[in-house]
Parts: sequence; C-alpha cells; structure tokens
Amino acid sequence: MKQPISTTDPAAEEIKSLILDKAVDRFIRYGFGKTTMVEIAKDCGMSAGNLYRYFESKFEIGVGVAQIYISKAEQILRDVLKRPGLSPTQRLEAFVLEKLRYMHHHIIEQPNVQDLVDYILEDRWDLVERHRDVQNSLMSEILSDGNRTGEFNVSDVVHTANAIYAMTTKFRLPHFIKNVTLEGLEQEAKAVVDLMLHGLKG
Amino acid sequence: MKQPISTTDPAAEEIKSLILDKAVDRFIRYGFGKTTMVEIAKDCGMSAGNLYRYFESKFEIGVGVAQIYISKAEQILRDVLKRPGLSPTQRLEAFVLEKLRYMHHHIIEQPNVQDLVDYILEDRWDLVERHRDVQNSLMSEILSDGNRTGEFNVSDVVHTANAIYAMTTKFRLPHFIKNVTLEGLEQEAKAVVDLMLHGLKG
DNA sequence: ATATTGAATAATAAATGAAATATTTATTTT
DNA sequence: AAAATAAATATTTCATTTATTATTCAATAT
Repeated sequence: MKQPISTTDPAAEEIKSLILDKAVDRFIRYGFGKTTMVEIAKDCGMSAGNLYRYFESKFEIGVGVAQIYISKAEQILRDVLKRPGLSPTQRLEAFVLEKLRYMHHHIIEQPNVQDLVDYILEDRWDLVERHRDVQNSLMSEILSDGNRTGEFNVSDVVHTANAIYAMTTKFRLPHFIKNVTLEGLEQEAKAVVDLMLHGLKG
Repeated sequence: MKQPISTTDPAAEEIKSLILDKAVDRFIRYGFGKTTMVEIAKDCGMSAGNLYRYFESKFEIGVGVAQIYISKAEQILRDVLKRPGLSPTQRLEAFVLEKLRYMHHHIIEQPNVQDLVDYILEDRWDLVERHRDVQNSLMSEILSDGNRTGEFNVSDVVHTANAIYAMTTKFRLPHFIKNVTLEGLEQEAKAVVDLMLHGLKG
C-alpha cells in the first residue's frame, strides 16, 4: 500500500484542493457511486493513477468532500455566535434553526452530497464526534454568555450543551427532514427550544 | 386476490393468534427473512396455502407481530401512569426511561424482532403515527396532572407533549441505542428530562 | 357449503460469471 | 530524482441465470 505524498508540501495542497473541487462537481451531479476515478482524473487533467499520489483511495476523496461540508456547517454556526444584537436566547434558537436549515437545504437541493456525507460518516464516527464536540463547544459559549447576562442559570454548561445536543437530535437526521416541510420542522424546533428555555415548571 | 376470512369470527381469531405465536417464535430465532411460510404453517399444523385464509401475506403476519410489540410498549407506558406514589415529575422521567429500556432490551436481546418491526414500520408509517399519538396522549395526561398539582405550568399540554416527543426522539432510535451502554443512555435521558423540567432560565 | 390441501404459478432471492472500476506497479517523462 | 502515465492486477458491480419461496387455485376432505 503506497502512501500519498506529504501533505505539508504547499503545491501538493493546491492539487488536493483541485481534486476535491472536481470530485465534488461530479458527486453533486452523479453521486459518489456513479463517479469513477478516471472521470475525476480527466477533469483534473491527470491520470487516474496519479490521484493516488494525493489521496489513499476514492473513499478518502469522499472523506475530504464530507469534511468540507462539515466545515461549512461549523462556519455557519460560528457566524451565529458572531451575529450582532442577539440575546443568548435568540442566539440559541438561531443556532438550532440554522443547523436545521443547512441540513434541509442540502437534503433537498443536493441529495447526492447528503448521501455521500451519510455514507462516509457511517465509517468515520470520529468525524461525527468531532463535529458534535465543535457544536457543543459553541453551544457552551452561548450558555456561558447567557449566564453572564443573567438570562440563563446553567450550573454545568458542558453537561447542558450535551443535553441540548441530545434534545435536538431529530433536527439533524435526514430521515426526519425528508418528506416534511421546512416550515413545519422550524415550528417544531422552535417549540423544542422554547421548552428547553422555560421548562415545564416555568 | 383472495381476502382472508372475516376477522369477527371468534374461532378464526384464535387461529390468527396461533399463527402469530408460531411466527414470532420463528422470527425471534431466525429473523423475518429466513422464516418461510411453509415453516410457519408446519408449526401451526396446517398447509402454507391455508395461512392465506387468515393473513393476506407474509408481510401482514409481520404487521401482526409488530403490533403486538407496539401494544406491549404501550401497556408498559400505561402502567407507568397507574404506578402509585409517583409525582408527575417522577412519572414523566419514568415514562421516558421505561420506553428507553424497552427499546434497549429488544434491540439487545431480540435483534431479529427489532429488525422486523423496523422493516414493517418503514412501510406502515400509519402505525408509527398511531403509536406516537398514544404516547403523546399519555404524556398529556401526565402534564395535566402536573398542572393540577401545581408542579407544572403548561398552557398547551398537547403542544408540549409533542415537543417532549421530539426532544426524546434519540432515545427511541435503534441507531443511537446500539453500541452504547444502557447506563450511559439513561444518564443522558435523565439530563434531557431534567432540562425540560427546569429549563435554562430556572 | 366450508375448510383445507397440494400442485401450479408468480415473485423474490441467491448464485454465477462477465464487465466495469479501483488500485498497484513498471515504465516514461520532466 | 520527482511526477506522471499507462498497463497490469485486484475488487466491485451488474446483468443473467438458477433456485427458493410466496401466493394462487383447482381439487379433496370435512
């Protein structure tokens, strides 16, 4: 088993980006399974064999594409934290809704990519965990901020961020997002956020 | 297409029960796919063709078995509502935890039946919806009771029961229950229940 | 007449082999 | 030497056949 070339070489990094760009175009149009290494290579103006100097396998190209989509989602969520003029409460709701909208958009508009990401994440639970950790870390910031302003009263922000993540699981699962309207889902998500804010006793 | 005999005939009802009993034994041991109609018929002391006087198809036998398992779950949850000496808060937590334990038990101890139920429910969304409605109706009773005692302050019990159902989705999904310990799941479920009780502002 | 059977048919799943594709390696180019 | 190719090999996929199983139905028993 031959290893790809060093990832620290800056020129190689550009070629890897090119490959991911061309691959993603194919994956969007035809899906991961229907895209061949020869096609990706041709789009990049190189031979199929040469792809293996940059990626260990077709699967690893898929991993690269999935990581791009995960990174985009994380960027959107980071932007929610930077959005000016929102109270912690509003920020928390926006956080949940933006993730829901991102998922819904890709499931509806780019089902092939969504299928690819799901397929990759089946074998790469570590990426799911890392993405969860990033989200929980961002959520912890929102909770800490709420504590600061007095809006929240959360004793263990990390523990609570985890509980919120569990509570909002449904709004990250393609199975529950397909075949229903975004509007209906948003209403349901808002109800969940409202309940987690005020509690049954409030 | 020949229809099965009338379901109001009491003798026929007993035979249908026998068929479901024998079928479930096979499904538990060998799974739905590996069980043949001839085997079920032999266990019942009849011919395969005769099964069709009682069930339209093998799939409908599966539906019958799935309904039994769903009914059992609902009975367990009804029992939680009758359990004496519990506060509404404790009842709510017990409700969520009992469903989780029932799911976990079947996923771990009887994976073949769990697979069958999942397979049937894929094509019978109506059964999922009915089961959800039953659970939400029971949860509404718990919430109303909490309002009565002053423990809860829920303005729209049905709406809130729906939100609780959404919040606890994760604890009903085989995908999230496999490969983790029941103890860990229970802790997570308790954290979710605690958060939905007190809210972030409490 | 009703219930049941067992053979006949239809549908499904498993097995096979051929074609396509991923991956490796020997060779050529830069 | 490093980079890339193109041919060689190993896997996987896909269509086709074969076998199994579900379902129907004409015949038989109750």
